[in-house]
Amino acid sequence: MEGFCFINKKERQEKICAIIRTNEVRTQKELRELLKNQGYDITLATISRDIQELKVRKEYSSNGVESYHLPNNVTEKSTIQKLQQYFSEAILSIEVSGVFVIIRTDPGNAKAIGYMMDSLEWKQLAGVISGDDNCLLLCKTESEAEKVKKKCLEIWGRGRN
Amino acid sequence: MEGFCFINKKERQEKICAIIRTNEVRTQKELRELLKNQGYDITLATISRDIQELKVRKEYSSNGVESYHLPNNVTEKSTIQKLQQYFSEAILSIEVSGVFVIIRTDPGNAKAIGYMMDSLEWKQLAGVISGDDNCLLLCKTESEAEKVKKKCLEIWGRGRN
DNA sequence: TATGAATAATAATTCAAT
DNA sequence: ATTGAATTATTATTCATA
Repeated sequence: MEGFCFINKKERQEKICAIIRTNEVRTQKELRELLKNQGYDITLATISRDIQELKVRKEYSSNGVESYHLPNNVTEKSTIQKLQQYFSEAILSIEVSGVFVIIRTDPGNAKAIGYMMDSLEWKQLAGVISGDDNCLLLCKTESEAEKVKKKCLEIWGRGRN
Repeated sequence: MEGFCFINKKERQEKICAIIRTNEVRTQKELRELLKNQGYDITLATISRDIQELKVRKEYSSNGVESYHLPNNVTEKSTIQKLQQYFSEAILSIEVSGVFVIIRTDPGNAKAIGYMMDSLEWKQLAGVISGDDNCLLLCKTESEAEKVKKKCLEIWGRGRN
């Protein structure tokens, strides 16, 4: 009678993920407040259960603050999106040379991009070396290198939309 | 008057780390019991504070059970030991070719070794590429490659003792 | 500063209802 | 099966003491 929004379990858990992704949520009570702000009045009992089902856990952020974080397998879902973001902001060129694909980046950005490329686990990628301003993607054959370049260009293109 | 063992903070925290490393500790109360078994009677208040200082956190183990885990930087202390173990069990040869050091391994072992090599953060190592049965360590100069080979051989030698 | 006892805060569970 | 209210369990903090 009092709440404005009805919500089922699936939706609710998605909301919770979204909130955790974008806020530094330190307690379940805090999470409850944030949900309430969006019109969802949910008891702490339910939130506690959702937290467990989603395998959300408290971790230390880089700033040392302890807050709830999504488990890695959920975070990974957005790797492509992060990559698009990075590509659009930091990539200067993508070129092929033999079995290598060379990605030139703004200084300091290559390691992060290399790390994400690696985490994509593309089967064509035998290995990734990252320096300060470039990544070397090693493929087993030249045609695979061409394919990897193409896939990278696609992500790059999408990121710039 | 009642306890058998006196212990200072540093010792106590080391004990706690050791226990957490080797047991599936699910609560601080459980940890307290384990400490008591070893003759250390410590209040939960102190344990709670130690847990925080050590940045020990609850995480999910591979079996899905939630238990206390040491932070990564502490775990890393034993990287060299793990590497020695791996080296002694899985490495076939270590050779230099120009700016590359090539480590041949038993099939399937190169990725893990490469990952650990990378985590050593040796300043001579510009990058690591791992396939299925070999790692390519990229150095900036040939003399650095020689140095890296030497350091690897030392670890290998130690591991085989 | 380090600690324990008491307390407060936080989170998980039980139990009842749907 | 899902949920909330009440309860219990767990963890963090306060306050006093050394």
